[in-house]
Amino acid sequence: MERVTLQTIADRVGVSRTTVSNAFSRPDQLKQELRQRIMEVAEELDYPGPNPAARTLRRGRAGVIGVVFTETLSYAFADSYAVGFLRGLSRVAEQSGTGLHLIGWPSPGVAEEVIGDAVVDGFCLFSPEAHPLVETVMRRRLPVVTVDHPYVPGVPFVGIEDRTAASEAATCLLELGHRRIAIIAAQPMAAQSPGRGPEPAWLDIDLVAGHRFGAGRARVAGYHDACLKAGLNWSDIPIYPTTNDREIARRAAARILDLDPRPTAVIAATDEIAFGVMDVAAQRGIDIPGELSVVGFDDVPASEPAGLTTVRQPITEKGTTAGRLLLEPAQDDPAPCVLMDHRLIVRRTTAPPA
Amino acid sequence: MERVTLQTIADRVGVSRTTVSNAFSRPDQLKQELRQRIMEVAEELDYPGPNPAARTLRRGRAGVIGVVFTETLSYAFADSYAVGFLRGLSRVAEQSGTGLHLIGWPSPGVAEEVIGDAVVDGFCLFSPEAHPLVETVMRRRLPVVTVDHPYVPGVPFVGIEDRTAASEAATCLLELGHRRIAIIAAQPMAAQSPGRGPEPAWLDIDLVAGHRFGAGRARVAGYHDACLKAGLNWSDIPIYPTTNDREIARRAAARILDLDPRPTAVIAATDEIAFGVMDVAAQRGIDIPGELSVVGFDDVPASEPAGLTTVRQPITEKGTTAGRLLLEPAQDDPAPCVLMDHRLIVRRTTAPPA
DNA sequence: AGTCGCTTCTGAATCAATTCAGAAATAGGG
DNA sequence: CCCTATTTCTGAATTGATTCAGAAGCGACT
Repeated sequence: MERVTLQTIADRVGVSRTTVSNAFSRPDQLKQELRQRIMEVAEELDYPGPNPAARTLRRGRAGVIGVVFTETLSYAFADSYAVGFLRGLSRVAEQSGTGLHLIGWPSPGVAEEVIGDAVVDGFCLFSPEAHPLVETVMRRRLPVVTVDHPYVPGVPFVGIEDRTAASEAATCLLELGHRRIAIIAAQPMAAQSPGRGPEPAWLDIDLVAGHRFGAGRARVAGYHDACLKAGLNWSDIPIYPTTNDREIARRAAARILDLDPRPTAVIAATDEIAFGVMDVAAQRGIDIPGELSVVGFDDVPASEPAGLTTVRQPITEKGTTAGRLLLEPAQDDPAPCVLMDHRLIVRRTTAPPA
Repeated sequence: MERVTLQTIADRVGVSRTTVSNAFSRPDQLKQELRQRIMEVAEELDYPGPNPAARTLRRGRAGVIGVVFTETLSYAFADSYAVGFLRGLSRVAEQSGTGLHLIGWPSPGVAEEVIGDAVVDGFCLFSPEAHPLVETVMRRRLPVVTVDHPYVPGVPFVGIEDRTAASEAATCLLELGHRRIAIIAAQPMAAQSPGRGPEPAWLDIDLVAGHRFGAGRARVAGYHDACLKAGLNWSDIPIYPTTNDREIARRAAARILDLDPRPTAVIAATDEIAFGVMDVAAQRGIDIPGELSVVGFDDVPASEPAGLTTVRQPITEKGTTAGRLLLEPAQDDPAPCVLMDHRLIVRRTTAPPA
């Protein structure tokens, strides 16, 4: 049996292809009666509706935006920060009838192909750090908005002042009187040598600056700022990188809590990591905040019930903002660069050192 | 400036369009030297790569599968069950270089259009209950796998034995000796009269059966089975429907805890709802499990730390299974119908009544 | 009868690639 | 030098719709 197209129906009904097209896409352009007849024949032939690829090709718009993650998608779905962002983004997208095409980075090469083949009208690039996919996305020459990283002049951007915010988190602990502090940094998986540890250069503080190196490093820079200001010696402060994964973070936490003397406070670059610290502390019977203070970053939904002191950033609002930037006309001459507010939320995981 | 296409490049280099196409899609079909030259010209003209819509049209495959939710997408992203499912699905999808096109149901009509326009090779229909979108998806005549609901003969299906599992959850409480039990059912938003309460018919137990009416009702049926078997009078058991939302569930929980005499146990149709119950209990100083037992359903990630007794269903495995069913050849004569295992997990929210 | 204005329908061009059979060019062997 | 393979490249057909200018049909008005 032949494939059924508009033409098949047109021949059967005895009208032109155009008319059948109109029956589906512009019902007001033909008599109800004829439309009715066309629809009946379409039904009879089991026509699945106008081919979306052909339609998109001709129309020049897909009604879909691509959302590119620089990590695995399954990793993104395990990260409440990413999920919260998607919640916001999807809200504005679906209101305007726009679909979301999610693209992850399972292994070098695969995503590049998927990005090149994505039938979309624009991209939202969700990238905490520098990443090769950025270039791949840009090459499509479609509208793009970047989230968190990188800030590219001429490309709309949504982010927060990670460095400043991070220094506030650290300052909170320092002002409570903590002096033996350890840091757990959030490092993208891509920055790590496959399977093994972090790349040492990643933590080189001299290389860390503003938005140039992404949120993970900007936060480290912020911690650095605060420690310096408090008169601490940066090289005395143990700093462990880990991925943003509760399970993995526990390993870093274990090493920190093994230190002698044990730090009185831990700064975690994300809430997820902070939870890992709290897990290990609970397991070892270390009282929080009595014996150990912990501060996180992000304020994911689980942080409130957990009583975690952290820096709140407007996660879903980042999503809605990114969506609007992408979907609304917005012919601002200078591409919009939205720096959203953050705020330190003090809860129950921080107290003065014993 | 004209749009740059393969032809533009072909003219400029002085070769045929076919050759330029090969340069991008089949590098082995032409001399390295020529390919090099073509790529240089492409770069020079700022060619964004072969148009995905045209490519898809000609090739007949998109490399994308559509994931259809019968609720809002932003609602789905707030639901750890849905997110867990996506985590599993995305794992197998991205391994095979397949993108995910997410489609929600913001309001009647919008999703229908998006589904009709989706450039995809198949659909995964994630639907806890009967829903008009099912028909819309089926009409595309593409491969489909349904998750949880509905079971359509000839269409691959992934689910669990909701009714049996639910009766096990209820039995757990009954065997502990509870007799004053209340139920909070999970009702899809679509089943509710807009803005107001539930549709009464939804809870009519005589209408509830197996997979015909979706997971939410199947679970109620399971609770019913267990209560009957324990000799309770079904009409004595208060049952409140709510959406699967912690915040909304709190309202139902409040009403239940207002009852006099207060139930000694609450059966929640989902973990999210159970959390709502626990929130209200905590707020009122009602001790769990001392004064109140709670059992949930799903075993979402937050349930373990919360100590919630619940029925575990393999959430991410449902996703991977659905993905495989959709992506792998699988020319089984009878369409595969995978009923996954479930298991009651007893934790710290259940105890004998005081 | 002529003309104006509508509604309804059609034809041909267009969107941007891929595909496949076959032509041209090059290389290898006798 | 000729014949056969092999590599490299081309032309034309194909994919399935949308679009827009314009033709046909028809009633109303002058």
